[in-house]
Amino acid sequence: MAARPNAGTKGVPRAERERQILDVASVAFGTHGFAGTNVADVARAAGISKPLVYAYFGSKEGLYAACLDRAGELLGDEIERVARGDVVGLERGVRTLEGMFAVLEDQRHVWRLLHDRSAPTSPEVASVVAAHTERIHALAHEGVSELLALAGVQDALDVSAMTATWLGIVDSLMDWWVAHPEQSAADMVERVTRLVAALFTDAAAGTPR
Amino acid sequence: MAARPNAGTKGVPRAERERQILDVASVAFGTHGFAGTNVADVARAAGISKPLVYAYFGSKEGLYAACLDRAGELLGDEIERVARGDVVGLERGVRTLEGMFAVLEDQRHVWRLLHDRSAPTSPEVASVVAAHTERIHALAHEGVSELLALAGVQDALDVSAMTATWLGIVDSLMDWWVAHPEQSAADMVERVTRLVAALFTDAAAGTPR
DNA sequence: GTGGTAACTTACCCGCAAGTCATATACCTG
DNA sequence: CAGGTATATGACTTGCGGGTAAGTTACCAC
Repeated sequence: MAARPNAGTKGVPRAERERQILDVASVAFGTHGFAGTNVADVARAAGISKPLVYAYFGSKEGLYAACLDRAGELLGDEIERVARGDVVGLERGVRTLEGMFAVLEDQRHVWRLLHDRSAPTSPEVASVVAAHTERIHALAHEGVSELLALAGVQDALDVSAMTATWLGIVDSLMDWWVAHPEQSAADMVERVTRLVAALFTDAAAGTPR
Repeated sequence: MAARPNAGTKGVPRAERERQILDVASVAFGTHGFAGTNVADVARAAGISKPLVYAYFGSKEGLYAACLDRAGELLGDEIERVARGDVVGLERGVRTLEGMFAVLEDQRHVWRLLHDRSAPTSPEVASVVAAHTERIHALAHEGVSELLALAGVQDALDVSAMTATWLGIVDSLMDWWVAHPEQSAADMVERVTRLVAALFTDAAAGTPR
């Protein structure tokens, strides 16, 4: 029946379809946020119909949680891998960024999933968010603590604020990367290395007060 | 008539009402984003009814644009004030933050309005967003250029990426401040000054590669 | 073949929030 | 007081988008 283009084709196996949908949905959620994304658009972009999305993920929140879960694990694992190495201080920061760039080269928007302000507050989703953000935050806190300890800063609130700032730096670099698709991961690593070197060796010239 | 609590009271003059509504709406938009905010809630929180909001601002987008306009002008003016001073380099960054903290002490969420990913893309709103973000971005770019020039970095993309990072730093500090309401503006300035001093004098110990 | 199941669709329901209409009270002015 | 205007509201319409029901096609096992 011509009216139903793809109806009844045996089609793609479940696992693969789920991956496809998650890919598309991650872009959408990462770009427009949870509240700004609609499921019908995701389905259309994935080349399937809306009910199929629901068949696989149950609800919009379920879909979001699944995206988040995949993203959180990917990022968390990579950050942890670097953390378990033996680098410390600024070097650890740069190496972590290097890992992020490598892992996210083909899915740059994914980082944003973790920082969605319009995410639903339902306990089901919140717990998934919390699990991953807490893990990443803990690793960031660890790295920042080390760095600041080297510089003689111990105050807990100082470390807390600096951790937030570090995450913000990652965030903004990812955003910039999204806006500059022609830049490769390697380009980004070079750029960051260059900037860090410039700022932390020469720029002390302008140290305030 | 008891059924209409406030109906028909001559009520508050227009200008003052508009200010009240903008105050409430800015909190809502800044907290939940554009897509996550609903007008009825804003009206209720402002102690008035929904049609009045529409009478004053025409639409949800109009309300959002008005919030943005006020915020953008407030922030832009303050940033520009610091920029027109004679400080450069890191000092200028710290002074700019000082200005932000002072101006936003009682409305910390406002900064987020400028960075709302769920903001509508209609030309009407987009132009207002663009006007303010471009102004602020240009000022940030100017400051970052100066700073990097002192450190010997000239590359346009490096400056661009660093500008984005700087804005991300401001962003994350504002977020942290929102999460720590007991911290005064003065506390924040001290904290930032302390961290900058620590990072840019001692931390070169950990300079990478 | 026939029955079972997995992959998929069209067509619908329905609630919520954006936006509107008709109306009411208060104040001012002549 | 009559009439105009500014401030306000309760009750409504409407559309968008989350979610569902029921059916269709293909493959597989026997």
